[in-house]
Amino acid sequence: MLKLAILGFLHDRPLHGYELRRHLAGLAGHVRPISDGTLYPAIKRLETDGLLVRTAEPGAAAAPRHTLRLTDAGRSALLERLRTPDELDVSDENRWFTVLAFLRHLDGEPAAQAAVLRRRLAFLSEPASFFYDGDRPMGAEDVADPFRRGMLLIARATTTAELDWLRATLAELDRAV
Amino acid sequence: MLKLAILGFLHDRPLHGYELRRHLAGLAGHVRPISDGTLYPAIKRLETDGLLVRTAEPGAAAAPRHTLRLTDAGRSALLERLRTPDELDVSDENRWFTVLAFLRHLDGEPAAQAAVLRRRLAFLSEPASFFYDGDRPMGAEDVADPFRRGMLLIARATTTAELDWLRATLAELDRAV
DNA sequence: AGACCATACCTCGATGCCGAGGTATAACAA
DNA sequence: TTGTTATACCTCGGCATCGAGGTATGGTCT
Repeated sequence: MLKLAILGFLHDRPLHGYELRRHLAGLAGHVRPISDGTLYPAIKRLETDGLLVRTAEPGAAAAPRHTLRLTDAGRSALLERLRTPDELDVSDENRWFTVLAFLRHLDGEPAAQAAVLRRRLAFLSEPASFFYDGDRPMGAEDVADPFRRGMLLIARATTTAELDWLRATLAELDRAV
Repeated sequence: MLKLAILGFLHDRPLHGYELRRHLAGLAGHVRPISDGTLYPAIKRLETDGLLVRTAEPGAAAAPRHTLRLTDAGRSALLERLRTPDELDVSDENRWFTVLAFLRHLDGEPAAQAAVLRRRLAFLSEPASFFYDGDRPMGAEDVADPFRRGMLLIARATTTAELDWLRATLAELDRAV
């Protein structure tokens, strides 16, 4: 998820680590802040894999910065990841939102974008709950506990809103194909 | 989060590992399945910490089961965790939902339940976005990219639904105090 | 000149989690 | 009888992440 986000932000323009940190903090930091000790090793991994290059720029504002730039390999790794997200990218909301944040990078491929949205649509269309009566998913009406009922109400509102948006956006994308 | 969920389920009644696994799969498995290799070490940790005890019950259905039972220490650890969830429990939706799933275990303490809900209310009331124009959070109207606009629309729908539910439930709890 | 802060990067140990593997029992079908 | 499936538990290597720590530079205030 962090890897995807780093590649996604760098696709727009080269950044140095500190800037990247602030972008990441905006995207997910409100919910789950990422720490230095996570970011810098992740950058190093991406560099080792040849997905980005670092160039030192001595004394711009304070300490020497390392500008991070996506390589061609990095660019295609990003696009490939966006075209074929794994199951967790589709089901876990935090990961899914990371995919959504950068899906526009597939801008020449409306059919590929639509395919990704359709996977999310399929996932959200499966009957699911947090609690089960045997095999039957329980709805908010079946639950007496007010807190669990809240969970189900909130989840339903989210799903409804997302399905509406998915269907509208898919219709638009299909017109563009 | 796993720890909290295990303690929460065992508070209702003793379970063996396999049953626990199915309960956990219901609660979060749709979104993010937990694996054997995560569950059993977690159980062992809780046993080492004295929060639960295991008693072998030979050959109930198939292989010998280990029934898991909460100790008094386990029970109070659960209640304490529910009374004072950490910041991540409040901000991260997956963790927050785990708290909600078991908040009823604080059933004699409506004021404590209300205090927890109020922390979530405060979190949701902070102005936040995924994208920023300088320091100003950007709304769906400010974003041209349809995918990023979707993120903001969905997030707004969720927040609205949750705020409605929070306020209604807090009003009820306050009447009970 | 000295103190202090924001910027910028990095390391390291501990932890939690995953996935792939393994073992064993009982029920049921071919 | 043999194979298969469901139940039930466990181990181990590897990896991502966290948090607490550290280093260094340049600008600002006094």
